[in-house]
Amino acid sequence: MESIARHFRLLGEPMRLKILQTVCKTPRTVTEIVTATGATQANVSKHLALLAMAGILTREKDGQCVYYGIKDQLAVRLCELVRSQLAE
Amino acid sequence: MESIARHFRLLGEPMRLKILQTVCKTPRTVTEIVTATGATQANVSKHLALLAMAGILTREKDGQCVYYGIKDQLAVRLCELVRSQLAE
DNA sequence: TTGATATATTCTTAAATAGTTATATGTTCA
DNA sequence: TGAACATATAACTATTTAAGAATATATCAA
Repeated sequence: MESIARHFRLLGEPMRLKILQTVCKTPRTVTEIVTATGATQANVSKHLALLAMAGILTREKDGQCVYYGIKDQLAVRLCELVRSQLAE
Repeated sequence: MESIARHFRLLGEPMRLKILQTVCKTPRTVTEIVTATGATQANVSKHLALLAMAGILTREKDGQCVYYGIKDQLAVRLCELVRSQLAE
């Protein structure tokens, strides 16, 4: 029960939803995500760490860049579900 | 985006998930929910108010009792989705 | 009415955490 | 090597909020 709640809590932050939206099509570097979301680099980095640790995002280092992408497709589906529900 | 996040945030509390679990089959009174969850009456009452205000629960008064039930079936489906995902 | 029961609300405290700033670590290239 | 760039982390502040305690409100029954 606690783990389900933790999962939802991670999706309960607008900034993290923005991040998910940014990487949902294809993996992006931290810098790309920073510019896409308009948040500070430190802030984005922390959110990314949380999402990756929870198994929602993948993390892949390439040179000096780090690519984050969707690992748990469920998270995206959940967002779409809620979005379509709210659209009604 | 903010409203999607708010929706998820509501599901991001173990106590509220317990409440949803308690009322997901049939509406229950506050007292029933209190005993089922083991929380205090004040605490349950506050969570119920939040869930009802968000349109996730219905609220129906009958005499001195108040029945809360599922209004937004999506919330239950989301919980089931995450639950089954975590079960893997 | 009075007392018992059911629910809601107010006030307070404690804990969690999002965001900022500054700095550290790591990588590439000249 | 050193400078520029990319990412992560640490320390701090401020905000949110869950929970508890006490009380208020409402309903029923004798």
